[in-house]
Amino acid sequence: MDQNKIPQATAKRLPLYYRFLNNLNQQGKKRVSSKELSEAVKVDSATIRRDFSYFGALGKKGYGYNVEYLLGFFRSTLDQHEITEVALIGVGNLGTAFLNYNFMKNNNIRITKAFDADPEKVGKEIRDIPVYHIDDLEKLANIKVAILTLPADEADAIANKLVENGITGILNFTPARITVPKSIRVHHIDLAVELQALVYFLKHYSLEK
Amino acid sequence: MDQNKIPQATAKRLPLYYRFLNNLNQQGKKRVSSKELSEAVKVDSATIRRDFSYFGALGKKGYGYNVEYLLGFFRSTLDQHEITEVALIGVGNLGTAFLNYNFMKNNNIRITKAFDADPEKVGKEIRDIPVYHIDDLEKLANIKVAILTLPADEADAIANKLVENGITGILNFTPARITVPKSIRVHHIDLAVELQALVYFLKHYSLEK
DNA sequence: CTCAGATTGTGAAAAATATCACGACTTATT
DNA sequence: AATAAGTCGTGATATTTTTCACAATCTGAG
Ligand SMILES: NC(=O)c1ccc[n+]([C@@H]2O[C@H](COP(=O)([O-])OP(=O)(O)OC[C@H]3O[C@@H](n4cnc5c(N)ncnc54)[C@H](O)[C@@H]3O)[C@@H](O)[C@H]2O)c1
Ligand SMILES: NC(=O)c1ccc[n+]([C@@H]2O[C@H](COP(=O)([O-])OP(=O)(O)OC[C@H]3O[C@@H](n4cnc5c(N)ncnc54)[C@H](O)[C@@H]3O)[C@@H](O)[C@H]2O)c1
Repeated sequence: MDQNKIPQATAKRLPLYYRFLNNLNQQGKKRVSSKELSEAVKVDSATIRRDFSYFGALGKKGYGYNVEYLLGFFRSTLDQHEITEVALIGVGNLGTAFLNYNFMKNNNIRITKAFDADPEKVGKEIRDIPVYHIDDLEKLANIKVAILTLPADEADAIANKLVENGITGILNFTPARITVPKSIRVHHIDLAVELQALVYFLKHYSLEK
Repeated sequence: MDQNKIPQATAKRLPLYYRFLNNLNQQGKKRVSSKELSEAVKVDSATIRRDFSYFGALGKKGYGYNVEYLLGFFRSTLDQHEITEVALIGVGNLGTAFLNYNFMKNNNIRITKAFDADPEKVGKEIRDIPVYHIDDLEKLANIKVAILTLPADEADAIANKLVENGITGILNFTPARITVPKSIRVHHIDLAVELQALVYFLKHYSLEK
């Protein structure tokens, strides 16, 4: 799609930069250096400059970056000028927490529809977000992104139904590794794995770098 | 600590391997190849063999890996033979979801204590996990790992108090980037960033690799 | 107008990670 | 016993990501 793809590692940091720039802007700050940014987001300043440089020369030597300009640039790069709708699948413990969360400080992504299999939950609304039955996936309409917070053993089958109904990006919180066409982008957030990895690091990597 | 450190990328995959091996073992499977593992966990088979090889020769050429042996090996490598206690800080939407979650399928990490500032919550129990006041951090006793699910603007101050009380690893779900001594290991899970990054990838990286 | 100090953008190097591809060995079959 | 098929472990290579380090340039003070 984009001809000049930026590195994935860079892409993953963009939202972080964007959020911090928003903070700065709200504080009325006019300029910022890669050094200040670095301290705030905990990314090496050279990495930040390199990241920015993929988009051209956004700053001024000897001066730094203009906050408002940079913010505007990232806003359009990250499509934050318009709302991106997201669906949530599985209104359980975790799913309900997400629905209740005011996801959206400095961020134009919104969960606008939820789906569940439980008749008790279908038809309700949580914070204005309607809960539909998982069999009514045509209700997805134009939504392209789904958050998976349902039981792991349902994940694969449901993910594939989502894809049939137009979903192209999935944020998967279940421990299941789902199998979908490779044109579909899946990101995993696996809390148990994260915890175990953290414990491993503590045990085996303490102290020195 | 460990003399022969394995790559971080490898360490992050170990819990994933461990979980899948557990599944296989429960299904009564006796052997497994890197190819099968690869399909299940969605990691290239050469990467899996390389990962394993950091620990020595765990498999047999022409045969594959013995499930039980490998499982036992990872169990001790990941300290799964004994329970690792974890504290949760901030019993709100997200924190409550974690407390309610039966975190612990094939996994010996347990949240055993929670802390909050809200007098309404302090003194209660959620699924047998007591909620203490955030000023009573000596109740942490020997716990080394904390999960941060409190408001972002409290994160930095509380994180530093946790460190003073013996915490050495933090899993931070708040959007705040906390500043702690560098001997402390912090992993961030930033849901908003993950979502935005996913949307960015969809928009700019569709189709081809 | 000049100059000291700050800060970018980027070539080059380093480090980390992933993948290829094959020799060596194992198992199972005939 | 010989052979075919399967699979590991790993040297070598490729790719990705991070970091160094500095010339080029801008700002702001005097
Ligand atoms: N809660 C946590 O803290 C936590 C932590 C890590 C991982 N997870 C994972 O997140 C997922 C959800 O966890 P949870 O604690 O919210 O579980 P939960 O049981 O509370 O919620 C699951 C929800 O999914 C719904 N559901 C079941 N089958 C469905 C289907 N076919 N289609 C649509 N909805 C369906 C259920 O009705 C329920 O509302 C699980 O896979 C879990 O492993 C949860
Ligand atoms: N809920 C979500 O889906 C979600 C998603 C992404 C990120 N987060 C982040 O996770 C954090 C928690 O979110 P939430 O929705 O659970 O918020 P919440 O407001 O529901 O819960 C916060 C809890 O922290 C407690 N608290 C406040 N100050 C405290 C202190 N000093 N010490 C201890 N506890 C204190 C509050 O009493 C409350 O129980 C926030 O930083 C939020 O940005 C939440």
